[in-house]
Amino acid sequence: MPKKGAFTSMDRMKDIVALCKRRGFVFAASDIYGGLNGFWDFGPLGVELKNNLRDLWWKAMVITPPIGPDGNPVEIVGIDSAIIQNPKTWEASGHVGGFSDPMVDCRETKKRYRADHLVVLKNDTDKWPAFFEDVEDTDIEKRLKKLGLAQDLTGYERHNLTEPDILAALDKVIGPDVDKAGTLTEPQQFNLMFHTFVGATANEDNKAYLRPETAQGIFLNFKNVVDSTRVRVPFGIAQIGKAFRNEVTPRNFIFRSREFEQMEMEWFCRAEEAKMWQEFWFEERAHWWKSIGLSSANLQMRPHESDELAHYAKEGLGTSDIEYKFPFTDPDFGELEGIAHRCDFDLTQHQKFSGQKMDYLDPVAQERFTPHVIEPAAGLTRGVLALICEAYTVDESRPSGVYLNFHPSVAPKKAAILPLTAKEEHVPLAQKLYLELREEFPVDLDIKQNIGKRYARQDEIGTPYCFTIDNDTIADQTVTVRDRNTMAQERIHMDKVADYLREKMKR
RNA sequence: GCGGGUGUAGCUCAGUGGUAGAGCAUCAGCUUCCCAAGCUGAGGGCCGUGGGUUCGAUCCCCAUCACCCGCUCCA
Repeated sequence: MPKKGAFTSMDRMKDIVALCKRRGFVFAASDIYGGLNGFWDFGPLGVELKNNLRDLWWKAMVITPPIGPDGNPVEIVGIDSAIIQNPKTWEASGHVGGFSDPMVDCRETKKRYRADHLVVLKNDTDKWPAFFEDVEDTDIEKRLKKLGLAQDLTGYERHNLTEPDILAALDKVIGPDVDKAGTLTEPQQFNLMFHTFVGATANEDNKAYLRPETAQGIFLNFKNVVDSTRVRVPFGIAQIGKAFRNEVTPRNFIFRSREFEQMEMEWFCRAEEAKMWQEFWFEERAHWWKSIGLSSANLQMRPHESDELAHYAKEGLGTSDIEYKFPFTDPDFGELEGIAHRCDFDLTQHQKFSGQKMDYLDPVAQERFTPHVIEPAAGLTRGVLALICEAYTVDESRPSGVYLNFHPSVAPKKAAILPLTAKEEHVPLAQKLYLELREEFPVDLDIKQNIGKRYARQDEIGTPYCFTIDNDTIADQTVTVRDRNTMAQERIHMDKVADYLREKMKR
């Protein structure tokens, strides 16, 4: 409910989370055991919303892909690859090497260091200063003087912080930015990939990973798709599915969770056309998010700075994000989708690691090359959150105090059928309409309680239309349509209700 | 991972060292021709979890888990 006084975006977010639980959109995973940090379950309405978003994406990509620059629809096919693949996949992709660094924290300064980048000067005292490995000897001597320690470097042994002898005596180590010993924590492995073991026994030989992105499943199947379908470059392969990342800090409701769902499309094209296609997809994707109800005011298009680019995008045109102004990021924005130029990094890597040819033979030009990739990668889970945040509308003039302003195409329930009273004459007509509509739309039939409560309930879950059966319905087969946003009513014939909804679903 | 805060019915919260309350919601019945209305009634919590102190703890202490805020991190 709306609060008095200063109503901050944090309050708004809390209200949204409360509504999500109260009405069955999102629950904490394993709630009865106290939950599990970074994991969430979708409830009855949440799964409908998520499926709607998922299906709209699939339709926009695979079923009715956009018209390309040549006036014809572009070519995109879908796949659904395994979550667990041969672990070499992740060595090739750069995920195994790239994110398993031991880190230490300084309790004093709260700074965090790569443990393998720190050098410790050990001697027979109990004060061992640590330095960044690339610090000049003259700077080391200066600091030793400041710390009141022996400045003769020959009196010290140099050890990496990760060596067992050093780790066993961390209380003697003086962190790089402090002047007393014992402020560094034990190194921690920050491997963002979940691992598991394939087969009954658990050991290093059968270690495998849960995919941290769906993209690699697409690259692994590049040849399969080229060989089994008639696609020709440029074309795309789309996939929707779960991905897993051991985020250091899952935060902000379902925005950063450890298990989440991605909608990724890898667009294979010639290197010289990469720029054109990146711009093309950027436009297309921004337009799509708007078409499902996100307002331009809450969307921002932002190119990545060079220092935040992923390893695969460093050489190319970079990445541009489509960002949404979530209540918890306001006035800033949070990433919804990134359109990256992955160059030929992935195919080249897999060719190197697998020994399989991953290049493409153009059948017309009879020319062999490794395609470049433009990747529009969207978060389905984040998309759901953006839709909910966008829809959440405070309106103190109505009984519910709030309603969810979903576009009809994403609303979990498209309509509710409400007999005005529970009397014998109204209920059968309502049931008849309900049985007819549910063949085509997810709809609710709600008979109990007074009409106001039922309207309020539908407002809160974002049902765009309520069809009410009253005494006039008995006489002339018309029903009232009550619009969620305006609360205005009009009468239409029962036979026209399906047409009415069908028309409203259009975007 | 660090620091601060929070954790009592579905929700929002109150409360006391002696085994817990309100409003709203939910459900049932009656009523009602249109916006959580009215009347009557019902269900629902052993106070996040596990220890400890105590004759006895929801309220005291410790640990743990989760969430929120800040920092850090973020393929």
